[in-house]
Amino acid sequence: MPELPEVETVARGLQARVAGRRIVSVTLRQTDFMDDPVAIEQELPGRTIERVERFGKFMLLRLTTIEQQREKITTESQRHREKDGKRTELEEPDQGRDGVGGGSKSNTSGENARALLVHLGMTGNLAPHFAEQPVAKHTHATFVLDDGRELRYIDPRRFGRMAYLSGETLAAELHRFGADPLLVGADEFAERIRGSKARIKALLLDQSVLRGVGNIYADESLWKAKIHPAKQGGQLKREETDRLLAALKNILQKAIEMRGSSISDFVDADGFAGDYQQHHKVYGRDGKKCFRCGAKIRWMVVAGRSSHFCPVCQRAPRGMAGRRKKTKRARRVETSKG
DNA sequence: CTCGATCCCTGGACGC
DNA sequence: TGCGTCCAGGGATCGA
Repeated sequence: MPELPEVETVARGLQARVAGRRIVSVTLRQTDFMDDPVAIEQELPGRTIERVERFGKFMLLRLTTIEQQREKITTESQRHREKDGKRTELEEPDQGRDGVGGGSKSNTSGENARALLVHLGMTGNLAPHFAEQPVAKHTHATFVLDDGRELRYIDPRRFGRMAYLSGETLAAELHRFGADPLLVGADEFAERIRGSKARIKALLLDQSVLRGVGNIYADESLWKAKIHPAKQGGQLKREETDRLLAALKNILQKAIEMRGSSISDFVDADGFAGDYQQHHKVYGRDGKKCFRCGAKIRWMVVAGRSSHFCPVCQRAPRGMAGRRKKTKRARRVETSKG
């Protein structure tokens, strides 16, 4: 399940594999998870993938503008002609402008920015394939590249999202999200957490507070920081938010180093699984012993998500003791009895 | 503002 | 073996 470290892993892989390649054509199959499939079909062909970045749980495939694409083609044909000894003044290199491969700020932001946003959801996979490789079931988008390979988006559950956005629309979309947990400072983090009555687990998962944290890394960082998931953000002391942020950064960085967690079927752009799931301390360990104190790891629903925690290390907030939340299953059992 | 509930979707696990 | 049911998850949305 791709969260920040998994998306970072995929984005790095794609940056290495497909950055600089031009999209020749686009084929879409099921499009119900795309914002505007027609825009994707019409706007992508002819553009070059300049760079692949992670933004929260999104991948951003930065694309050239049509103007830049023209310059690029002109430069290429110019290079060919120079080789042939033919050269015209019309094709003098334009030093003053940001061309492709020139200034890094060329089209990454501002009015001319263009990008394909890809959210992998639960089961999404975006990776280059050789054209002769069989097309997997649930392949919903195929981007043919100028070297003959195909960038394919495969997503059985279609919980992902794909959108082609540009200019102010792109800026507005990115603006909806909170700080990157790897970059946010302790003051800003404390401010965002402590000013809220929502539970800390909900805050960690709220993409408008922090972008990129999902269920696994929320649980793991809360365990490491010894904070109960149901504690209100506003109840946390400054010392606790500091501890939590340090835990979060530490865990996310380690997970990135290990190329993410492969829980169900996550693989990166090269088809490799991650290794971090072997280092999970609480996630998926309900009923097993806490690595720190030996108590049994417990499971409960917090903020609508399954949450794993140590009842001893992560003390329940006041007023919660003895009143366990009923799970869906417990409720169903009750109803069926009555 | 914050909550839970509900929907989306499919494959895998599990029970009978 | 085969069928039904439940469940996972992120995010949007809605009503309380």
